[in-house]
Amino acid sequence: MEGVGCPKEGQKAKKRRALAILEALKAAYPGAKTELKHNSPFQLLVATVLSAQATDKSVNEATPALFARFPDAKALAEARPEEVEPYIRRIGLYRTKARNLVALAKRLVEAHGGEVPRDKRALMALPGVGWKTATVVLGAAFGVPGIAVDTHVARLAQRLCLSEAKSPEKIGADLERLFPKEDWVFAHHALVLHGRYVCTARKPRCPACPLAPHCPSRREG
DNA sequence: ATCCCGAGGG
DNA sequence: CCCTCTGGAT
Repeated sequence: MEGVGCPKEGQKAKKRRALAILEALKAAYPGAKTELKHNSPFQLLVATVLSAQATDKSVNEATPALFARFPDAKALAEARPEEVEPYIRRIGLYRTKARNLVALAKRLVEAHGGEVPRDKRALMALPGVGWKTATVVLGAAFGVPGIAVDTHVARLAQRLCLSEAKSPEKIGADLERLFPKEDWVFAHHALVLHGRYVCTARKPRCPACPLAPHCPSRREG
């Protein structure tokens, strides 16, 4: 599938193909945005941290009760990790995430007035927040342009032969070179949705894929 | 490279 | 059973 290597293609043709893919994504996923439930940048940050190696569905089943008990950074900062664990146990990686979230909330209160900083380095300095989570929160909460690369975006970039890089940061840089800046945040969300529902890891639904005409890895069935 | 980790799909 | 899920820290 994606391991067979991409056909040789000039940069110009590749960029044209990327723009065709972008148009198809706009048609298929108009107004694509995060599916994580949240009512504030803080809640989006928490939900995004929880979403690491977990499904959005499982996160959305846990966060309503979690946010009812700990609605903001101040409330979460005063909790102990063991108090948080029961709310997120079913998500997986729950001990690490509970510990990170409490430490994260403390740092928000102590260093950022309880608010989510709009700065990538400040976000990445928070426990449990790496490049991907920081890029997602900046884009979804504050409209800062950027293409975060998660498992879905990485897989699709490879299958679509839009990047042959391996690290998320390099894949993101490749995609940002191919798409107009004003479409970066949309492209991220649309690629995630497409990866989740159509171009799945195990059994991609190529016959139903609107990107198939532009995809070197497409298969019949 | 390895660990963290539960739940759902195939 | 094995693989995957909007990764991050060590």
